[in-house]
Amino acid sequence: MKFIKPTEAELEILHILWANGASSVRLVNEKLCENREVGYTTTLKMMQMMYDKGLLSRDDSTRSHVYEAINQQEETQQVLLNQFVNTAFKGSAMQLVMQALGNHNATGEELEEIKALIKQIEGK
Amino acid sequence: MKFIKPTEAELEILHILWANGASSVRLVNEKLCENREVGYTTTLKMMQMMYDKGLLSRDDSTRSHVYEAINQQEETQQVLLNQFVNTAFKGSAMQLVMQALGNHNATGEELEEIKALIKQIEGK
DNA sequence: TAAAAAGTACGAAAATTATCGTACATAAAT
DNA sequence: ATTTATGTACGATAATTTTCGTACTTTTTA
Repeated sequence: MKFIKPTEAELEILHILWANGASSVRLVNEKLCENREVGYTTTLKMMQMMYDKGLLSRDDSTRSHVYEAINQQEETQQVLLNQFVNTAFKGSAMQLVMQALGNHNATGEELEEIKALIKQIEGK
Repeated sequence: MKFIKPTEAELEILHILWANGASSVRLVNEKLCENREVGYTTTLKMMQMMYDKGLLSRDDSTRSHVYEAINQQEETQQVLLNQFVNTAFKGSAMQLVMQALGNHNATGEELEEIKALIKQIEGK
């Protein structure tokens, strides 16, 4: 099964759907407008295209159609991450990890979490 | 100073220049063609645009101009990483680290390196 | 030295992505 | 029952990114 890579604008919509679950175009548009001005029909068209692409599913049994992300957040992020690692870091995921760790001041708690994960990986 | 975000095609060229240092269009084009067919003038135009944008510097004292990346690989990657964290991971760098760590089987050596970095961060 | 090779400049087409206007249908409200 | 609000569909435009053809110039080489 082929995975369709969402564009940046599409990703914005996906985040809203992941956070809120199945939603109408109206709701998604309102959330989008919290950040920047977006015409209603723009959002509608975007979501229709995402439906055509296979990024969203749709329930059109009610007048106001209800859309939902087909792929879960984690798997989508995994694909995007792989792609990003390849284009921006030439495949070196560890280099990416090092830079992300080094420059995004993590809290002590987060560091503990990461250490736990490392321990788990080493344990295998 | 404003940082210009390179597009994906531009990033490909930047990687070649980072790896090989200052280079002619011909050389860059040859490297590009190792992966996929790219016309010479396509590469030329790309690099000229990157020069105009301020991504590359150029020595045109010789007939065959020599281009070089203006920004170092690390700082460019840092900017791209920040952007990517924001769009794909909604700003959660740690979530990204966890996913990258979990899914890109690291070697023991790499894990040691990361642990050292964590220790260093904690030390501050 | 004339032809071929290798270079730059640049306009423009092609492809992709994002935005919106307009037409039309249905539901709600007055 | 009209008017107003809310919804979908969809063509068209704008913006961005990628690709290349053509014109012209300078070296190289046969």
